[in-house]
Amino acid sequence: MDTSSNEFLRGTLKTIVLKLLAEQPATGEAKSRPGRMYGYEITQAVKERTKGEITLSFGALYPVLHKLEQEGLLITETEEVDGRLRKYYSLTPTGNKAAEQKVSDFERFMEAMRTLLLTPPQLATGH
Amino acid sequence: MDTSSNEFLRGTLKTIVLKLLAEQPATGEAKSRPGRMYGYEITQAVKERTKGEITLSFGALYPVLHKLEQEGLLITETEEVDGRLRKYYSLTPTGNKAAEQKVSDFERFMEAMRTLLLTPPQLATGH
DNA sequence: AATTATATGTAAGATTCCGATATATGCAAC
DNA sequence: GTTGCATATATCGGAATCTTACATATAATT
Repeated sequence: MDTSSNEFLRGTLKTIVLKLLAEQPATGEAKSRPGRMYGYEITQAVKERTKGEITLSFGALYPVLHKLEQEGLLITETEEVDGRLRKYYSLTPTGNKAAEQKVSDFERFMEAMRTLLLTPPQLATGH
Repeated sequence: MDTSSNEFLRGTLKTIVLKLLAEQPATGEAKSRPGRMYGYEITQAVKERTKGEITLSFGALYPVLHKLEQEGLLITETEEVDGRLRKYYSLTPTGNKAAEQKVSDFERFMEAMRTLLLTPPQLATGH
């Protein structure tokens, strides 16, 4: 019964990941790198912030992360935490720009969708 | 160099088509069926109303139209106009409900995306 | 005569995503 | 003490979706 959501998710996954990383500004403390997140953390953050409306599957997330890394938008640091390996992802400068670009692209797209889906038909008369 | 848009279009095509047909309420005149549109007309309408921001390709549109027809959401009427065959699509009652459902699903999705992409990271204590 | 706009459609291929599966640790319950 | 759950990363097969290019055809314009 996963309601809708996943259907529209197509094409927005990269944007979500990039934006999440972009808005993690050095959580203070001893962490030197800004915007570090690991895969599992990303899925949890998305689930929590959207109140379960959007859920990222691992089968979709990890390939995207790997691809973004290949494209030079992310860099990884593997650390051992509690005896387990954890892989942190953070944005490169290029990735940061890509994040901003993607978000603004998506805003434009949403605006266009609004004119399609939420415009009453009578406004279509342009004279 | 296709400017963004198309990237996010994934998964929204059906919604767009259903909504366009749903909001065409018997354009008056002699037309008996409400919401009749043909494929080419749909692409033009989307292009015009989004000022070129969103462009549907025929290779994507026609398969979607055929599938929606198979699913019983659309019915077709083929007529000859100016010596050419033209295929009109209109919503069935089921298709009408599907249109409303899809649009409201998409609104929920957009709301979720807003909380992800447009939420200021003020929680991160900007000391 | 050639091009553009109109009009519908198919086929090959790439991309993207989901679900299942595999592996492995820490912890709480029982 | 082992079963199950949360944490954690990752791959694979398959399905769905979209793009590009192609095929066909008429009417109007140049």
